[in-house]
Amino acid sequence: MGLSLIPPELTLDCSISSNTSWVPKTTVDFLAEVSKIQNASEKILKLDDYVHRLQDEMKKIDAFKRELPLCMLLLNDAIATVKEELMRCKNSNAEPIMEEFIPLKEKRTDETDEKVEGSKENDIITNSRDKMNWMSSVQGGTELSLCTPEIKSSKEEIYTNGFSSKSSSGRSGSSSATNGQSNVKAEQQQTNRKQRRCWSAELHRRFVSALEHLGGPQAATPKQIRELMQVDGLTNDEVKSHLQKYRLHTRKIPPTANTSTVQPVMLGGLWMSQEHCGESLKLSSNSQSGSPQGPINLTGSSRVTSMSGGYSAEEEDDEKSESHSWKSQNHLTNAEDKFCPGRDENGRCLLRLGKTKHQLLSTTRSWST
DNA sequence: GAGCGAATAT
DNA sequence: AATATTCGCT
Repeated sequence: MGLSLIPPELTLDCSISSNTSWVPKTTVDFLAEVSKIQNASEKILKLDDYVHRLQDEMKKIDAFKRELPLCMLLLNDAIATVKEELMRCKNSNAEPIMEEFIPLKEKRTDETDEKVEGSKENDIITNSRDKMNWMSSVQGGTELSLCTPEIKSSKEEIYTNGFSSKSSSGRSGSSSATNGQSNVKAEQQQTNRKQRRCWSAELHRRFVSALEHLGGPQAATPKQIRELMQVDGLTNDEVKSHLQKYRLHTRKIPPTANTSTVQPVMLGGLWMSQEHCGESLKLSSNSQSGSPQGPINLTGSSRVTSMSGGYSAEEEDDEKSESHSWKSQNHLTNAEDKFCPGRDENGRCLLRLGKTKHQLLSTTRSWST
């Protein structure tokens, strides 16, 4: 444990396996192998050869560095590491042999040269923005992204099994020892993107039900909703995101509000169409077994057709006026009182009024669209 | 720092 | 289109 710099699955073995006798599994393996060599010249030869092959490899994928940022990173890392070792050897025995490699440098005008001594950071930096670019984009990539599948699967387990309640943050990393290569480790921290929360029909029903209790989508806040939903593993952010979308749909006023009946079903259909998606919903304790959601009039009665674009009519009772006024709100700020009936205590509504001009503008813009 | 809403990214 | 993430704010 902990010896290898790079986890086996990330190794360069595939790129190295050219036609040589030995095929190291990892750069570390290679270095270990080389270190056994007594003859300095031979050692340097090996190292140099390895570097060249890595660099050749690098050239090959250079065109795809955008698509293969991790490969680039790994190669860079490996090259830098091996070069360091190479320099160490050369320095320790100033042999004529060195000259043999000098011309090689010219060949590899790519990057990695003397800088190697300095450390690969220099190397990277000197590669200019372009490289920085993909490096940064990779930031958090490397191990991470390669590990992603694992993370995902483990997460899926979590979701399906219903264990770990709030362990959803997903920033899990490999605890494996990434000693010296701190950059590699640090990088892996980011790209981790949470696994998508699939809002199944059941989940959405709970969501809507919660909204009802909280006075409609405009009044309800993510946290409240989440608490009401009582769904294990559901996060505020997820609810928030879902709520945002829900509100958008709800507010969306069909342009020129066709007096002709707007087909409400379609939008709702979109929402419900996800039923097949993971039903891994695990309700926490309560799980109102009976028919808690029963009362939810998803189909609504008569007015479903009206403005909201067809989302369950539930909030219409409460926010009926609201959806109307969403438009006018642009002009009449005082109308806001109507929109957030229960929110006074939080000052939510008032806060909204406090938005900067810029914010208001942008908000208005989105509404108009 | 927690929550929120809007904007933006994926 | 549906989610996730980021940003500015309170």
